[in-house]
Amino acid sequence: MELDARKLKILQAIIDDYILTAAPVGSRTISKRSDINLSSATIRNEMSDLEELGFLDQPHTSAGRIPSEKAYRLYVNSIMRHAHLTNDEISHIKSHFTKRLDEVEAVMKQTAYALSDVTRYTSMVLAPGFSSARLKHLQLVPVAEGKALAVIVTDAGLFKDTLIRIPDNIGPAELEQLSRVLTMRLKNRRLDEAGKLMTTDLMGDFREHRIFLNAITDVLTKSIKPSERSLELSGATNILNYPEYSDMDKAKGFFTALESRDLLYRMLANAVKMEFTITIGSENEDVNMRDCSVVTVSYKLGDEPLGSLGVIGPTRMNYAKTLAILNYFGKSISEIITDLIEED
Amino acid sequence: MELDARKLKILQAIIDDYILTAAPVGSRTISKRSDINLSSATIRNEMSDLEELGFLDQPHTSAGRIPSEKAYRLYVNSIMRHAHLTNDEISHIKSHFTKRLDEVEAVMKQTAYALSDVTRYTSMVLAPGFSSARLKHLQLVPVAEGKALAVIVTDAGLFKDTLIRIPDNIGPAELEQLSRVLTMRLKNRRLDEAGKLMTTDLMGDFREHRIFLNAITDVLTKSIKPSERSLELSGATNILNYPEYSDMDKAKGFFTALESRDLLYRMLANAVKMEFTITIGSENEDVNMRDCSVVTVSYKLGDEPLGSLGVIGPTRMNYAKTLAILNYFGKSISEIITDLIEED
DNA sequence: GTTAGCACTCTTAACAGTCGAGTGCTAATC
DNA sequence: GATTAGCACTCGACTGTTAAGAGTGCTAAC
Repeated sequence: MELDARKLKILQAIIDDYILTAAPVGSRTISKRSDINLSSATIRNEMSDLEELGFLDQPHTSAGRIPSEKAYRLYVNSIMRHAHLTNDEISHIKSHFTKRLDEVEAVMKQTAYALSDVTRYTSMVLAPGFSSARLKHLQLVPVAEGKALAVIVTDAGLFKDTLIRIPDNIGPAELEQLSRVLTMRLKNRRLDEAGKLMTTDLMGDFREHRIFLNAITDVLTKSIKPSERSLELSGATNILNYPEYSDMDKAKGFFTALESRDLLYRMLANAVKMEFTITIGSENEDVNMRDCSVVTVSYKLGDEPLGSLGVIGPTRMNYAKTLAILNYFGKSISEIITDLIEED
Repeated sequence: MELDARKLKILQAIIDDYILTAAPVGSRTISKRSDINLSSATIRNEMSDLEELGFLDQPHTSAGRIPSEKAYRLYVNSIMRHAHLTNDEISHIKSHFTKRLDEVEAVMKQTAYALSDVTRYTSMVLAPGFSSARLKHLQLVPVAEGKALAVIVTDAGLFKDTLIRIPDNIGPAELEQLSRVLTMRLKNRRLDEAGKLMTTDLMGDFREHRIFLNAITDVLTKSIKPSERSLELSGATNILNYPEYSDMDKAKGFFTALESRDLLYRMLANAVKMEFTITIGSENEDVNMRDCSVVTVSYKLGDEPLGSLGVIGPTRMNYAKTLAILNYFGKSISEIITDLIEED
C-alpha cells in the first residue's frame, strides 16, 4: 500500500484538526472540509488504510482517529511548511522586550517568560556557556578575612563570580597584585586551557599559594560544566490548559520530569550544536515525557553557538508555528546578547 | 454560650483528625477516641454548639464537621503546643545539608529544596538583604570596551555584582584607581547612605564622571530593594498531593498565585522583622490563596535579621509541626550563613 | 473508484434506586 | 441537669439502566 498524495492530504487534515481540537477526528469532519471533496465513506476507507500504515490510532472502535507519533514525525519531516508570524504576533513578542535588560540573567528570565507566554507551552532557556570563551580578566576582590571573590570575565563579555577561601596572610594589596599577574598570564586562553595552565606553569611560580591557586583552578574548570550554566524554566503550569493533562496523575508526571533539571540541561546542551531539534513523544528518554514533544533552537554570537532555548508541550503541538516562534526568539536573543556585550 | 474546656478539647480533636484525613469529622469518630469518654450524641450536641459559635462548618446536612478559619486561628493562638522534632526528622533534615555549600545562593536553593521535601508543602526562602548591611569593598572590574562590573561586598560578606556602562576613555588602571578611592570613601557606610554620599559629596570631586557615578549609585540603591533579593521557591507541585487541590481549577489558581512573585516578596519581606507569622486562609490578601495558609520564620546573623523563609500549604496544615520544622531550618540557615561569612 | 445506506459499537449523559454515614430530636436514664 | 440510646431523616456516593449520538465497517449500487 502506498502513501499517495491524497492520503497525505487527508493525514495532514486530520493532524491539523487534532492539533486544534484534541478530539479524535471523524470521517465526516474531514469530508466536510472545502479542500477535500470526498464523501465520508471514502475518507473512512482511506483512514482505515492510514491506520494500517501506522499513521493513525483509534482509541476505541466507534471513535474517530488520532495521529500516531509516526504521523507527527512524517509531518515535521515532510509535510510541514515553514510558518510565518503575523505582525500581531511579532508585536506581541516585541512587547515583552521593551524594558532594557542589562544582564544576561535578566535576558534569560525575560526570554523564558515571554516564550511561554507567547507559545502557551512550557519554555526553557539555556544561558550562554563558557566552553569556548576566552578569559579576558580575572579579578580577586577581598570579601572578608580569609575570603575573596574570584570574578572571571570572558571575551564574550560573560562573567561569573565565585567565593573562594584565601590564606589569612593575603591582604587586599596582594590580591590586587595577583589579579594583575594572573590576568596577564591567562589572558586570551580558553577557560579549560587556563585551568590547565594554572596547575602546570603557575603552580611552580607561586608554590606558597598552592591551595589558593587550586581554588581558582576549580572555579575556571567548573565554569565550563553545563550544569553550572543557568537554566531558566517558565510556564510549567501552561500544560494544565491542555485537556490531555486534565488527568492529575499525568500532570504530576509532567512536573516530575521538569524537576529533573539534569535531563533538561542535557537536552538543551545537545541542542546548542543544532540549528533546531524536534523530539516527539517516546523519542524522549524520560518516561514521564512520553506524551510530550520538545522543540529547540540554538542562538549564536556571530558564528559561535552560545546557548539554546526550547519549549515542551503536548505531542499534539503546533510544530510549524512553534518552530517559527522559536526561530524568532533565537534571532532576538542573539541580537540582545550581541548588543549587551558589544554595544559601543 | 461559653467555650469551656470540654468544647476546646473536642474542637482540638476535630482539628487533629481533619488535618490528618481531610474528610469531614463525624461525632462517632470523636466519641471513639480514648481521651474523650462521651457518647456520639453528646459530641453531636457539643458540635452543634461549636458550629453556632463559628468554629465548625458543615459542608451539608448529613456530613461531618470541618474546622472553620476561626478554629484554626484559635488553634494556633491558644491550643497549639510547641511541637518537637523526632531524631529521625532531624537527621532527615541534616541529610540535606551534607554537601558543603560555598555560596549564599546555593544555600538558599538547597534550603528551599530541603524545606519542601521535609514539609511536603511549597517552600520559599528570601535571601539575605542588603538593607542594613555596610559597604566593605567596591570593585570595578573591566569587562569590555565601555563596560565594567561593579562588585559590591558588604560587611556581612554578602556580595552582588552588576554590569554598568562606563565612558570609553576609562581604562583598567583608572577603574582600579576609582575602586580604591570609592572604597575608601564609602567604606562602612550603609548602602543607602553610600548611595546618597555618591550624589552629594563625591559627585563634586569627579564631575567629569557624572554619568558613570550615577550608574554606581543606582547599583547601590537598587541592592536594597527587596525585589532585587533572590527568592527561591520549591515544591510547588507538592500541593497536588492534597485532596483539596485535586480540582484542577483550584490547582491552577494556586499556581497563578505563586507566579505573582511580588506578592511572595512582600509576604517574606514583612516576615523578616517577625520571629514567625501564620496567615490563615482569607487572611491572605490574594484571592487565589484563600484556601492556603502561610507560615514563616525569620533568620538572623547575630541579632540582625537577615531574611526569612516559609511554607505555603492547605489551611488544613499541621501548624505545630510546620512551625517546629521552620524554626529548625531558621536556626540552621543562621548557622550556615554565619559559617559562610565568618569562618576563619 | 466512489458513495449511499445500514447495522453495529462504544461513549456519554441522564435518571432512578440503594446504601451508608451522619445529623437532630426526643425520651429515658444516671 | 447532664448524658445517652433510639430513631427518623438527609444527602452524597455509587450502581445499574436506558437513550442519544458519534463514528465505524461493510455491502451493494452507481
